[in-house]
Amino acid sequence: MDSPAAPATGKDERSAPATRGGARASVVRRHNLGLLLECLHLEGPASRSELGATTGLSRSTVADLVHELVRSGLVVEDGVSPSSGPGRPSPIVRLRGSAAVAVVVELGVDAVSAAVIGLGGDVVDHRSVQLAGMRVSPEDTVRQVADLVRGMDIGPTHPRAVGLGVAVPGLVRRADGFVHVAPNLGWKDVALGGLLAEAFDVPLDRVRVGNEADLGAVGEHRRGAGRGCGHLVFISGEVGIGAGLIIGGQPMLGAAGYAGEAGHMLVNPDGRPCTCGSSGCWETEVGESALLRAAGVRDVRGLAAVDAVLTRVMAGDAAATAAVAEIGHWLGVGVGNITNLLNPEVVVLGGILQPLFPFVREPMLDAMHARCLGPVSQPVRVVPSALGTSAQLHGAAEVVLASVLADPTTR
Amino acid sequence: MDSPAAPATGKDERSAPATRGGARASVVRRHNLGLLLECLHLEGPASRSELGATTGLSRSTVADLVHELVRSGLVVEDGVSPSSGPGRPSPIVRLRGSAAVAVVVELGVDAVSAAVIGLGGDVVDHRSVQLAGMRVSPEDTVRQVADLVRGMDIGPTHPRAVGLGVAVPGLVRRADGFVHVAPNLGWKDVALGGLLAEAFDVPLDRVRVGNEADLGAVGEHRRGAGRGCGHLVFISGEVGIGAGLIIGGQPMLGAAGYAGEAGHMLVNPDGRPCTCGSSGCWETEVGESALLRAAGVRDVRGLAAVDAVLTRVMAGDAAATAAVAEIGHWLGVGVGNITNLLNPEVVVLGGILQPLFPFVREPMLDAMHARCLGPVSQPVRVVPSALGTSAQLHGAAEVVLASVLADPTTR
DNA sequence: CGTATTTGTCCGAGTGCCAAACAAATCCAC
DNA sequence: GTGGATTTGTTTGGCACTCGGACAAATACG
Repeated sequence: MDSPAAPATGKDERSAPATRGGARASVVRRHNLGLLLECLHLEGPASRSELGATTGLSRSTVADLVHELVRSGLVVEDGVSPSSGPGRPSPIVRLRGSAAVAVVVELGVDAVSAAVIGLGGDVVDHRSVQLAGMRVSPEDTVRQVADLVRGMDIGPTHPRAVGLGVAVPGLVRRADGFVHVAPNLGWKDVALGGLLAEAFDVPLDRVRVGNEADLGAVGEHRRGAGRGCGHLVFISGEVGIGAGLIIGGQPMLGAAGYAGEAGHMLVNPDGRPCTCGSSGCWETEVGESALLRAAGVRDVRGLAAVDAVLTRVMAGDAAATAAVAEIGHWLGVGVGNITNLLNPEVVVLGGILQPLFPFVREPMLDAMHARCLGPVSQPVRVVPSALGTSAQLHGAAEVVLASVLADPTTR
Repeated sequence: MDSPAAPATGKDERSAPATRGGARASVVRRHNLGLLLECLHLEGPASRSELGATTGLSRSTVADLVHELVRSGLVVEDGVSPSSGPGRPSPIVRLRGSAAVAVVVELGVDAVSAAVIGLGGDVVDHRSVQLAGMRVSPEDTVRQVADLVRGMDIGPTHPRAVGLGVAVPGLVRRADGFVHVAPNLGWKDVALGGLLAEAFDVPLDRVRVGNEADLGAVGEHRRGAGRGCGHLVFISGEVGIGAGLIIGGQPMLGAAGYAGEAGHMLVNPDGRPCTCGSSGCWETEVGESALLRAAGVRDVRGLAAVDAVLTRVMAGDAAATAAVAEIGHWLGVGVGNITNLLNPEVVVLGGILQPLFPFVREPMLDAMHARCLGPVSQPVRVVPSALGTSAQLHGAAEVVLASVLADPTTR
């Protein structure tokens, strides 16, 4: 009973269409087709009878729907159930993973990754390049992405490619992939969607650009540590801190698509000045640079530097241990603030916070519980990312493939 | 294309039913009936042809649906359109306001209000009593509510009453109306829903208890300053501070129903200790007592005391003016934090913040914009409550009447 | 007063789901 | 083995709902 895919209006991607919601019989069909597909997409192959049980649809209807999906090539029926119990065996319905794929890209601060991900979350291909470290112009980045993608068997123009999904660490307007600002790339007002559409010669509406944390949240929600949960918060800790929200099972992007900009939440009473002009911001206290600064590391950056600090912690280095504990404390204050406001079911910590997790866990939970009322914070699970650096890629794929799930008939 | 009404499961009122979502033709019917009813409920009487235009349904279908609603007594057709243009005039469809009503109650810190509100938001009756000022036990409160409600023509057992809605300033579990804690009432672990169901002799599922800020948000979203907007935040400033969230047009209650507990968000680096054990909490800096303390008022409390401060401000009193500006500053910090996280379309300030609004506007916006990235905070409208003290009552009525709108056939 | 326009009403058709009856395929007991 | 019990696919007829078109009714306007 999800809403159908809303068209990408500039304003709000969850709003209703102009002429709101008179429903005819065909929307039921679309809905049920999508439902079946989504079951298979999220939970893997299933027998026809299982599909009937989980959807509540009758045998005749399931048969009819499956036949249509088989005809359209999205699904195959092969093999039979692993013979459990008496009764006629039910044929297994399985997504043809390659029937619809998304080409996805993640623009990181020090690497660019690309992948081809099919229905069901199959990673068909995956590759990445490290960047030299210097900031790269949008045009050069697009060229780099094009090279990377062209190295893969399936590109955005491939007949089975549904679209191109891109994760960017910045403020993005989803409608057309316009990047307002991406501080850690040094970008400002970049029409990234248009540039990519041009570079790959695909229409603009096949290119979906999204904020890296928003897409990470989708990834963890659909394929990671928050599968099936209704309310999820994904905290993406990199150079900056961003949050991605899943509310009521749906990505929550805010009125203009800028929800989750949690990095400039005030957390530290005596905090350092932030690049935003304010001070005591969350990302000043919890990001990569905060950790390295607190641990006394200079000159080095990136995941390797973070790993080095963790090695020192494990070796018993007092300064590094204190640094990590401090990060954990401020992390907990922020997570507590967010928990108070949103009462999520799961908080997933991604980016550099994932490897940090076991070390920051205690101080984080202490700070969090100090700021949250018992019944609010008690049942909230705070867990590390399950997908690690792939969360954003999977999220981008989900966003691109969502159009297929929402309306399987058009393809 | 909204989801059908989810049953009030204990866990999450927005989650899907157990056997998720196979749709049959009858759900289309229910959907369309509800759609029509909701149009009339939110936008008042409309001609049949207007209904057809806004829903996109055909004339035949609208006719059929309207006939069914007339038969069930929810709607009447009377009069004709105010003759604009040529063509056959279309009969006006109008909700029978009294066909379904909600009996609603607000438990304030120093007053109890009750009302009878019908479809379309008609306030049929409304009365309230001031409390002596001392804290009242749950049992006494229930007696007081019973007396107040029995004075009205329509009670919860009236055949046209759909249910009883109650707004409480505390942490409430919606499923059964259990109040975990209501600091400003001095309550802890009160089975309010059960007590009220018993007192009025109605089944428990007819009693909907909700947090005061959550219901205020619903009220302002449906009938107040945030009509029709997708993402709204309602800040309820009383003794404590609470937030109510509307996300994607739907109330957002969180995984366990405790979303919006924003009062203990950290805002003031050098803040005072809070009753929660932490310090620098939002409600310590922005609530009623913060204002009165800052303005040098002692011994007096309540709305009257707040009004007295505002009178002093208008008279040019420097201390009062500074106090209000300080409140405005911290209010802005908190609103900025929330805006960064949720990117709402509208922030509605209710409770004592409504009368304060014109005086705190400037410092609030300054502090808010200092903490928000330009494109995020720029288009966010911050406005005072339009319904004032009635927001919660209207919100409670909407929650109760939602069952009728979701499934008009059962009544 | 006639025409254009808009809308209600009626009827047939289309779509999609379901229930029931039947057939097929498995397990299990004897 | 063989015959029930059980589960599931398949087919058919029926039902609920919506839509489009034809026609009638009610208005405005020249």
